[in-house]
Amino acid sequence: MPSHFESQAIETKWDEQWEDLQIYRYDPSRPREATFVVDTPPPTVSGSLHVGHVFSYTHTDVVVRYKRMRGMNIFYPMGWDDNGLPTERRVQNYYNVRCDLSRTPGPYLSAEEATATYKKDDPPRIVSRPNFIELCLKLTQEDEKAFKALWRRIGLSVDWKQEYSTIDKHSIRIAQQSFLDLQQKGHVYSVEAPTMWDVDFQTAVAQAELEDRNVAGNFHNIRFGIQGSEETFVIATTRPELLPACVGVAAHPDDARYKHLFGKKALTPLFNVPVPIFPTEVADPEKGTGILMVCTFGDATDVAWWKEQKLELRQILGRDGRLIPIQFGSNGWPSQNAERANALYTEITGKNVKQAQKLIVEMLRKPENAAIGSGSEAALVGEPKPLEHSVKFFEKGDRPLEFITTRQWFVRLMDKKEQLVKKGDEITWYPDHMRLRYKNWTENLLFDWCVSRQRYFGVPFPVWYPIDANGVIQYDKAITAQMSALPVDPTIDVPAGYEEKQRDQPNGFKGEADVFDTWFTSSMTPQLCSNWLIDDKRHAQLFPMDLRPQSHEIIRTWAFYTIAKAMLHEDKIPWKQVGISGWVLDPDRKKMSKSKGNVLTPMHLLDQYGADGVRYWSANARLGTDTAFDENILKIGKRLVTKIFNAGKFVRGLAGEEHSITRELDLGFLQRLKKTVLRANQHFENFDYASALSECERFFWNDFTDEYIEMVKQRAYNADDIQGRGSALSTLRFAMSTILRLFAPFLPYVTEEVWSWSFAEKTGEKSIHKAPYPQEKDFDQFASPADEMSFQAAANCRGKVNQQKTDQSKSVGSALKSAVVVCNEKSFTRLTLVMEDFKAATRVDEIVHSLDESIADGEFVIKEAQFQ
RNA sequence: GGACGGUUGGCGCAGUUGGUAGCGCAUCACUUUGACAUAGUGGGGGUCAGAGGUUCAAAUCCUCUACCGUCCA
Repeated sequence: MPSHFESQAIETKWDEQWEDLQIYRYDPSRPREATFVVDTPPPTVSGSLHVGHVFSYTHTDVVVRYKRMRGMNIFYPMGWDDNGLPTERRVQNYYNVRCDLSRTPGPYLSAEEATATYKKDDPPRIVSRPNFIELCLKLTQEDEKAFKALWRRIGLSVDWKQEYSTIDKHSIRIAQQSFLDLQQKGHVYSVEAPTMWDVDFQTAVAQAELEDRNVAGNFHNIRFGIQGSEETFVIATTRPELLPACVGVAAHPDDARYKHLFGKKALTPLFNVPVPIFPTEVADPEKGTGILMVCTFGDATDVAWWKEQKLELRQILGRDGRLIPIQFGSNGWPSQNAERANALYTEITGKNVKQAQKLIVEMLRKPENAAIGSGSEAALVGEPKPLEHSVKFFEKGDRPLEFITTRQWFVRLMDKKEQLVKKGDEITWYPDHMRLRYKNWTENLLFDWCVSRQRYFGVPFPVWYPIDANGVIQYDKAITAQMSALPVDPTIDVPAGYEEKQRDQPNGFKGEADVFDTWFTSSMTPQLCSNWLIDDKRHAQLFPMDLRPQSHEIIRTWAFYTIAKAMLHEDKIPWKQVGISGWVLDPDRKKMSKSKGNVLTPMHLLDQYGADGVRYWSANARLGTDTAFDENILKIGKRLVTKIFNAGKFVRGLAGEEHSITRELDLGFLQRLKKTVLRANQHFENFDYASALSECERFFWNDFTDEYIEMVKQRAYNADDIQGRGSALSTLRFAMSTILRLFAPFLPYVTEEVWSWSFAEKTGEKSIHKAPYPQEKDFDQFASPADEMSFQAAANCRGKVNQQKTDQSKSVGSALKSAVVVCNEKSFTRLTLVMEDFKAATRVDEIVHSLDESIADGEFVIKEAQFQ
């Protein structure tokens, strides 16, 4: 028997054995009712390992281990979410490469080749899309290894046979099936329309990926003219650089200052473009000057007015965020002084938004650039006024989003908000208030789900477009793949009825080059696991799942999209329950983030406190609660592990025959253990593993090691009292076995280790993790104690004796000739039931009772303690 | 601006259906007792953010205020 608990060696040993024994395998032959199905969050592997990972995944594992011990057949898979921007970014930096869509597939570019010439100043090496994807796959496989090692170290009881990645062939197939199914049901459409666009990543983004940020800006007051009039007015804008894209001017319909202008045409300064002036309820007369310009496109309201008023489309921003060349005086670009307009515009062509704004403001300062007929003063009125305003960003982006007109695929959700909220209500949320976040988000949806991304490392659309005889792409006649042909890559595969040589040719076809939003695939994790539309039997066995564990910041993405997909495909909920883990905050209660540099990695904690210690820390936090990182909790966890190990050693070291449990102290103690078992189970059924843990911990530390072991010790060693010792041994062994199993979901390593010393053989359960979780009925075999409170009475009275010893600076082990116990009749009767053990434990030879009915039940006073 | 969560001894937390506060850490004193000094024993320390209300009785229900945090505009 080892003398110390060597966590690292023991962790390695059991991790290997568990895998060998295959105790975490899902058994498809068992019925659905006996199966517990978990929709494990596939971590984004290109991120770094984080204590937050360990934290939330442990929450799930604790629940899973409980369910497994309750005899459930467990489906607990692990996926890797590897496609998408984080990986692309990481690959770009790691290998110093950039993807170029136009490059044809070349020979494989090895990591060595890509990095061999890497120096900071080197320009990035341009690689083809297939080669870029190769690199992404290569790197993510490395990352997955690191994650898997962590998961195994922390003891996640995952069935590694159910491993998947969101970019493997199977996942691509399921995601493409999803698209085809949505298309058949009429839930997707493609349209060329203003879309939120990140100019750095050059891709469309969805509402769920937006982030409002407060940024500094300036209010510019700019004087406009009026066509055929000397009258002028002043608009206020934060985006003067969009002046060339101005398509209208608007004010509140009741605004007396501007009422008479509705229906007339305004003239923009610099470019002298006539634009309609129209009324709109949305304009706030209090804000700025009360009248504003509408551009292509300053923000979402501009888009709304553009649609509603059927305004012109004057796109000046290109996909890279720079101003594209345009020709005033040409079709769609009217100007009353095209020559000057073009001269001015040429100066800002090719500039980015910031540069253009600076130049435009300079131009507006010059009186000669004012709108025709608006006098001889400069169009810029006063100086720009600094302000802080909220601007929409892509959550991973660095520059504000722009609305740019592009062709994108959308999933129609705006007409289904009510049904979506209903689905959310059908799911049980832990804690319940997280449901409100879902509801809140769903009710406030503004746009359909844009699922196209102009990226590379993602799942391709199973779509081609015909090209007519004139070489025009027929976007409205999309050719979709056959279900049976999936997965397909339209940039490589050829649609039915065409040949490869017709690619990008008149009368031929064009493959869709965009990929899905990563969430389009991630929202299918239940179906990825259940082999939806591939294996009906398995799907019926696993879908809907039982539990979705996740954190709260992705309720609007992962939870929302998964619920939406399950509804659109099968009008079902994807899981019955959602458990939301909180965040690990830094010790100052701030969110951990790379930019703040306060992110903790878990490996050194595992080395220092052991996997069980780290798991203890995790399991201490209840669902939904954010937890500030506190190393103290890890210490406590490690202490608990040591204590369990030592208690195990004690019980194992006792020799002798077991006998039936007859002694009052033993029966009273078991009564308390029974209550603990009952409560632990109740807490677990509510996913309140933290309360279950503290219940078990309290019992183990107080009732078992501090009280029961101390009081039964002498009898357990006493070879002269065969019956009494036998009763003690039976109790100790039963209790130890029960306690180990109570803790097993939390502390899988130490409990397995102690279990293996004798209980594995005794029970025939090779692993504690397949042994039954303790139940109330396990106690039916025992008689009830003569008095429910006898154990407690002995413990209380022993405390009073200890107090005497402490007061006199005696050791707890010091002996007394005699002591007077003052208490009421009832209390003394209780104490009498366990008197022998009490005297042995306190080492008092003679106890004299002094009756005092004024003392409350269960209370004791010790007098006249005579030390030997 | 809207919604949600929180505010309990120095720190971290628990307090089920309302009945005059618990736990761990830390702290102080004591003790090497045949599992454990990575331990044991005992002690000190809070009236539950503030105000008002309901009630015989509120940390626990209601209202308002303050502060912290998160989500959404």
